[in-house]
Amino acid sequence: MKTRVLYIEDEPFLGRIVSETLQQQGFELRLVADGAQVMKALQSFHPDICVLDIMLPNVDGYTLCKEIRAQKPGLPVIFLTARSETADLVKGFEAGGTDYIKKPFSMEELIVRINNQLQLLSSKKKPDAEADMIIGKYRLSASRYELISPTTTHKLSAREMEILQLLTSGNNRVVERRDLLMQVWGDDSFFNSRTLDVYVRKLRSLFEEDPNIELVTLKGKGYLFLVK
Amino acid sequence: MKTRVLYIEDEPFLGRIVSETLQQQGFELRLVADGAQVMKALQSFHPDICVLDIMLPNVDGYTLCKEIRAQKPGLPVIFLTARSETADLVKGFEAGGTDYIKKPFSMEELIVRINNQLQLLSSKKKPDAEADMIIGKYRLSASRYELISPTTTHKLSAREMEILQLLTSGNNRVVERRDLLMQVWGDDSFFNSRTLDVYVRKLRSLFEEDPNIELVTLKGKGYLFLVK
DNA sequence: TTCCATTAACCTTAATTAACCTTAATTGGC
DNA sequence: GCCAATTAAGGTTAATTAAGGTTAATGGAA
Repeated sequence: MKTRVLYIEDEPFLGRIVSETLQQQGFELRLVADGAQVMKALQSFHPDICVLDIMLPNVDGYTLCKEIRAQKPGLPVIFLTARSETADLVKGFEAGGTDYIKKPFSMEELIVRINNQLQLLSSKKKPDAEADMIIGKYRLSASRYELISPTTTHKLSAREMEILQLLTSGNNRVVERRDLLMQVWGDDSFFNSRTLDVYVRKLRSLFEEDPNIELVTLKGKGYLFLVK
Repeated sequence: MKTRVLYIEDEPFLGRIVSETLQQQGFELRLVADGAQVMKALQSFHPDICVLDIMLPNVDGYTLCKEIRAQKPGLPVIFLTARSETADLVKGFEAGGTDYIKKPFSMEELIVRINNQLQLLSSKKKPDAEADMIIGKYRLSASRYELISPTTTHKLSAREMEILQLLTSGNNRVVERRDLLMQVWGDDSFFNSRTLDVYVRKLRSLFEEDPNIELVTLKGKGYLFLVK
């Protein structure tokens, strides 16, 4: 699946060059020219990373970055700027930026830094998927495809396992329904199918024994796997 | 506890300047002048982060970085280099570096980038166990999507939670209606819809139990969440 | 066959829209 | 400047629509 880059740039020429190069590199790109559209793009495009030019009309990049951070806490944001003053760089990181590139920059540098941010992120997302996991009074054995409760052992199918891992790996984080569908089926043709719901139902019934475990639906967003 | 920085630099003058400045900033520092000592320092000093000059006698920085990575997979490594060629930067990241600073650099930049790396690291260790918030005689659990009053616990929907957080996060500050609409729906097509008002109504009714809590409308401006 | 994944049909509830009401701002005549 | 008329902003409630839940049936591979 392609990595989605949200690129916020008001200068049309630079915007086009950079966008095209990134697309050639296999990124899926959304170019947005002013701050007002950014929040909308976050909702509809679901980027994996933002590249944000600081000099924008209307809103300044720092404020925009803070808003992005408020809405998507884990999303990497790379600042792009002509300003070379250290004070700006400091402001950039304070605003929640995760990297900062000074203009003029080479495309290689941008690509490498994008990949670096994504790698830092992914290494934090999956901390060994194979080890057993304790969930309330259950134990999940990923290698054996089993969910072991004090009274019984349930065999899980590949799909059940995959979905359960995605739901639980988020450590009390909302797992977006879209992401789930994309990760498991890698496709949007499932977006109006009920298949995922059937699995959710199954997982819920598996955890019924322990009232402290709850799989909460956040309509329009996703799911939240809670263990008290 | 102080943050431990392992700084690998062969040039004595630069090494001293940088070390002293970092120490003044409250870092605990170990300066090491050649590659051979690095592995030993990793064991004895237990650094939180490495700052690594690429131009070293005997070993080159990339190789060294790979060795560090092999031994301490999670440790951030910032490259420091006089070479401005993009190819070097690419090599740096390939070798497992997590950031790359070109000389000449300002001390502020180094400090800010060190702190940024540490923060990225810490945010990956604990994926946000967002602290509960006390609102009058209620407690808001953002991670569980619950508003807990002395008498009952209300489950909140994703939207309700999002709006309530925006309203309360501003510490008795006016939250502009426009901003709310943008943050939650990321769109201006909602500017003449009544949806937000319906949520405001809902939130007000949730807080009815405590007369000291008031969600004030400032017509033409926005809302003010007041706790007496 | 048996097990798993998917679809189908129908149900429930959150999110949004609609219709109508209330109140704060603005305006315009005096 | 004062005060009613007007209008735009927001409130309220109910109806609608769209997201998701539930259960059973179908279909396909081992």
